[in-house]
Amino acid sequence: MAATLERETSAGDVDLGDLRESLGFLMRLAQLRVFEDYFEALGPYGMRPGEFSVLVVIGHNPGIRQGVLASKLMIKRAHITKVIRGLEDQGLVARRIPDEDRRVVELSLTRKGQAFVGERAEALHAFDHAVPAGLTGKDRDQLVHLLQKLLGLSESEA
Amino acid sequence: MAATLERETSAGDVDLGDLRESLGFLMRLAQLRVFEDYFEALGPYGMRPGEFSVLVVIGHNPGIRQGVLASKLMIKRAHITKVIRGLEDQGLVARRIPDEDRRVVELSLTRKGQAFVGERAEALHAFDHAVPAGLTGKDRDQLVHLLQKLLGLSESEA
DNA sequence: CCGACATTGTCTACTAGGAAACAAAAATTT
DNA sequence: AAATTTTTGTTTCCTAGTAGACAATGTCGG
Repeated sequence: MAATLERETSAGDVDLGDLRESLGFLMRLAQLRVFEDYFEALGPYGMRPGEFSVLVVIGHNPGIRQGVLASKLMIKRAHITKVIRGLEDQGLVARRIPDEDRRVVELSLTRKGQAFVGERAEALHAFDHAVPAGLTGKDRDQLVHLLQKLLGLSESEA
Repeated sequence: MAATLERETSAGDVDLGDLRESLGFLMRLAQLRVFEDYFEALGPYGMRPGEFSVLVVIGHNPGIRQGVLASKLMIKRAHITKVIRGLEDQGLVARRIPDEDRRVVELSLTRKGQAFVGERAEALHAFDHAVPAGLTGKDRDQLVHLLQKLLGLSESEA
């Protein structure tokens, strides 16, 4: 193996340039990394992160409107329609159209949905509090705090 | 369980439960938020974040192999093939198959590609150093640092 | 040299998610 | 009350990205 030719083309040393300090770039990579961990830890439980977060939020907010759910989870309405239908087909979520406003859909967990979430709550909690490789526990807490702050979830909520 | 069943269905106060402290959940939302800002700031320049990061990394590492690029950017090989072909069709990237290993593809920017990146470098740099709403400048730096640490980009990188 | 195995990129088919047009039901205006 | 506008969910079509099979090349043990 000729060593001289391989300065940048080999695996180890790739110069990312300004991207190394780009919040968007780092965020995208970090998200992919964390989701890799997620699938490794929770994949066997048969739950994708998006669908599962939908179930959790419905569980905590029975009767939540589909549109409110979508906006809180930053999912487009066109897409959440499909997600909810999928969950309904699995018998996990129930839809109700109230008489006082027949445009909206109010969501709740079926008993089966509650059981589904309940069975996985512990594993999820464990994963959520795991410390990702490369970080200390304090780092993780700080990171969570900064993300909450960025998202406006810190403490206000009035 | 709370005695009042229907208060959470309105917009303001949605209980996210454990998700409020889930790193994966927060990361996904934060990434979407940051990318929203990205499109607002840089959309008019006609560059999507994924493609642009590919161009930047190729620019900094001429001759980089397609597979190395993919793994650094956490893009699957099947997908980067399409991205590179798109960039090649636009005349921004050149592919070269070296004689010493005719399986691999070495990538570089064309002059047009260099110009494309050059023209947008300033706007990108400005965006990358902007402070997202909700954070202080110090917060942003800390967040960047933590993400770098999580990704193993902190200080090693000889 | 030759056959097994590994690596690299590509192809095909599939899933996740988005944009825009649409329909139905409210809310608002007149 | 009728016409207009807004809100909410849905449908259709499109793009980004993935999974897995595949072909071509390279590597290694006999």
